[in-house]
Amino acid sequence: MERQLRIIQKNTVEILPEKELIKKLESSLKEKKPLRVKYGIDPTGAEIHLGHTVPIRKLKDFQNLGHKIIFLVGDFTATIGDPTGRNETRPILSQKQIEGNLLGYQEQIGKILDLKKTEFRHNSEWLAKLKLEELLRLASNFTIARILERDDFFLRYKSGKPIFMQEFLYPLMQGYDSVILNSDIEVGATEQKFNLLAGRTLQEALGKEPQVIITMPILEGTDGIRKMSKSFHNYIGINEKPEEIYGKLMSIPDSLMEKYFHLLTELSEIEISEFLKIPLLAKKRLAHSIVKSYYGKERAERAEKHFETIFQKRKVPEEMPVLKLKKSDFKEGKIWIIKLLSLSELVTSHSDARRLILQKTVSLNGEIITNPDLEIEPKEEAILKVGKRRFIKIKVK
RNA sequence: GGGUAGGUACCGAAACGGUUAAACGGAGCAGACUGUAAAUCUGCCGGCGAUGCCUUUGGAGGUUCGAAUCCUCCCCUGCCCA
Repeated sequence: MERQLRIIQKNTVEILPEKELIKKLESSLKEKKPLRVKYGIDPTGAEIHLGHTVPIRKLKDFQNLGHKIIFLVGDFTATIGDPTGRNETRPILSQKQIEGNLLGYQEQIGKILDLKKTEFRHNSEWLAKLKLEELLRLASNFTIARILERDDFFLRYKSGKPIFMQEFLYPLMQGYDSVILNSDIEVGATEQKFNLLAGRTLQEALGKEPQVIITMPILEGTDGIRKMSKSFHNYIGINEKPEEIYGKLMSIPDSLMEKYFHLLTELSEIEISEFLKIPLLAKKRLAHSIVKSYYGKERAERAEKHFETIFQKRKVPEEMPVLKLKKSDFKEGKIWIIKLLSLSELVTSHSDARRLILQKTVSLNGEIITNPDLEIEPKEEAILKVGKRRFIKIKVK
């Protein structure tokens, strides 16, 4: 019991109310009945990133302690868009987009949780059938003033930004999920606090035992300022290539290292404080450790080597994508450098290619190209480099 | 429904008849530097085989030699009144 509590408390921001958690743990132990721990995700993006893994790792703790994880995919609510953490309305996703995003979720989550012991549910199962009458009954448990208490609503309201009715209903629906799922505990990031509490309100109103809520810290993204999110382009997806994950982790501000260690690795206090004495080493350990947890030791080592080769030694990596050129790509045996760059997808447009050439960042076999009108004679194999981290091997058929 | 203020590039935000692909900030990209893809400094940041051409300031029309800027209608948002 004491041990369970200590594990659960680690890294959390708040447990509300803690007394109820203790009570629930006690009766769970006595009756040998696992607690139902809910976690919901908005399938708006197909990728799980390290920010999501913070609460998911907490679920792992619960799973290890023998409790039941209920992983809720908010497919229905995603069609509405949770306003959390955004100061604007989220685009409404189509059912098709959501279905597309669902694919691959389990696979990614399986890297952390034991899927066999995890119950996956979709909230369209009950929300799609909810009658207006029932919705009204649920809505009568909240007042506008209370919903408006929510930080992001309040800020938006104050600054004159639109809030739509369906957004107002979001916490309600999330709370209703808890009613249906009979959750004992719901885990979420701190920004979810209001929604999590709505679950308590509704469970109580409908004569059920209210869930305990556990909030987890929000992980800042690679910019070190804003929370990790796809829309801020500061995220590290767990499905990204090991080299990418490693590199992105190396780019986080030093000040964030300690937090990342605590929230994303298994390393102990002592180990962490020891590592932090030497910043570069610490960051490499961090990157290595995280890559390893998703891809294994071998890939982590390869990613580390890749980083050292490119950024520390400034050399060309061993492996890189290959572009095969066909005869039809050539004109009189030659190919225009800008066309080549465009075919390689190392640039976003011809103008982009031209700019990069003029900035002297494009090289072919180590030779810097300065003339954007250059026509290249085909060789059998060549290495095209843009900037210091974009490479492609060119092969002529 | 009435009144009023607005809608500018990825985001925020100037310009309010012409020297404007549109100030400035952030994001992004590149370079220098560095233990680092950090910090800092510098350059770039609509498209096009390009000293020129094409498409852009919610949408559709119109006025004008010339429109993000003026007019008409429509769409969207804030606030106030009902």
